[in-house]
Amino acid sequence: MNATELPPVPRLPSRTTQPKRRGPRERALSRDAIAAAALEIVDAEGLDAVTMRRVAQSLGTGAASLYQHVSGKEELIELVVERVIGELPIPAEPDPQRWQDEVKEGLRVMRAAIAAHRDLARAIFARIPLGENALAGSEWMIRTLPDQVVAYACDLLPLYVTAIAYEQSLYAGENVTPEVMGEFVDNMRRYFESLPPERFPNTVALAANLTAGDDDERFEFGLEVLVRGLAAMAE
Amino acid sequence: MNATELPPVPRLPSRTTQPKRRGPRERALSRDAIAAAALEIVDAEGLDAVTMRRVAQSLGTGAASLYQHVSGKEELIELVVERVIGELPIPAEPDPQRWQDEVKEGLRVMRAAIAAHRDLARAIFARIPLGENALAGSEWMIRTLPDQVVAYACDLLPLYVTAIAYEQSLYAGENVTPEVMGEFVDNMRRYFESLPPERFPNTVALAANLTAGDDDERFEFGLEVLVRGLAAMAE
DNA sequence: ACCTGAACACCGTTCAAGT
DNA sequence: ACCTGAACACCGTTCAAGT
Repeated sequence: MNATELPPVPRLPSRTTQPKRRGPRERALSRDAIAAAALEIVDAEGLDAVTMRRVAQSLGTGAASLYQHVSGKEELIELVVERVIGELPIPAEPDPQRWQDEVKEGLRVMRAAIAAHRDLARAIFARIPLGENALAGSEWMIRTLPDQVVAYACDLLPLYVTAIAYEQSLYAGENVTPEVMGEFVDNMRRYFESLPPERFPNTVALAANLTAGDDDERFEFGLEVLVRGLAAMAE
Repeated sequence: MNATELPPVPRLPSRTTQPKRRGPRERALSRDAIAAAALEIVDAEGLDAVTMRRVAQSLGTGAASLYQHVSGKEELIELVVERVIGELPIPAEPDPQRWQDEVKEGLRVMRAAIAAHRDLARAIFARIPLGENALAGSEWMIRTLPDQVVAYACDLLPLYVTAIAYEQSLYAGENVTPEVMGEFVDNMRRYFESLPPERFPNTVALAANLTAGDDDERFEFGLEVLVRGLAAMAE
């Protein structure tokens, strides 16, 4: 898939479970097949449905067999995350004049790719992706951002995207329909409105505003704030 | 503790496990005692050490007894989160001229309170706190922010604080010393430096910058970006 | 009536026994 | 040598049997 072999990813001691290298012989079970099966389960049933037993079952084996290819569940999830990051199209060469639009567009694409996999965002957020697909992404980001802010912004922007994707996918693992979700938001508004106004005057007054706007609008708002803030710091 | 009774918090149907109301009689086991015990375990051993069995044990009972006061683990964790949010001092009346500094200071305090409890940030991030302590916090935030951005910023700012607190506490549950953490960052820098420069020229070149700065600096950077971005959108 | 030991239905992971 | 059934040490939650 790639030309050169990358050096081993650095790991914290507590997570230094190295993948058991598979032998030379071809086998039906492979890291790739395992990751694919796990991702299918994420899409169909949510992240919590991914158990070693469940993945093994959908591959026609027992859980113990997975440990031939993967050091444990932690690494299995990492493979799934890398796979999804690999689905991202890498944008074209940047035009420094247009960095603000390019950053926004790139992050939109990233969010969409994550949101396409139910509540996988939770798994992405809980780790620092360092596989080559993730590296390609940060390579793009470094190219695109102004020099003055690039170092920290490379952390901040993916943090925002994964955090909001996580937050907005909180109930995606469970089978919550849009109608149920809409009703939940209504209940939230009524809850704010019904609070004692002497203690929470602002929350009561702004109840409608606080619960307005869909996920896309909220994402775009944060994007705008971040890019404008970075622009302000870059000048 | 508070004067008026709040209306019941709205819940998604999937989480509609109502707390079993305790009877009038005084008991040794109480929701408060359970939350306190759980928080102690978080501080001492990390969030993952909080199991129903473990909490019950430290209270001198069996796990089943907790279900008299708490609908399940989900609610138990919610109690712990509310308790920690309650530790936050609510800032004084705002001065509209100084909202940028006030917001920054308020969020710094919030981060510090969260970070004081190991990896509890993960639990805070995974839910939308709606208890009265959380409401007092958003009441303050609404008061402090300029009208033009208040609705969405009330989501965005806590999202940032809890997300970065979560990220920076990722290994706080495990027993990772500062030395080990420093070594990890060094390994990360060397990893970036050792990447093939023809594929990742920017990452290699910026390896030192990308891994520079401690958690405080990164937090402050994001704070500055957000506040400046909000200021730009407010005018 | 309240409380709780024991059981149930799950986990991730290991390992000895199979081929 | 590779593979895997069964076991181990855990979970959260339930419930019947106790007091």
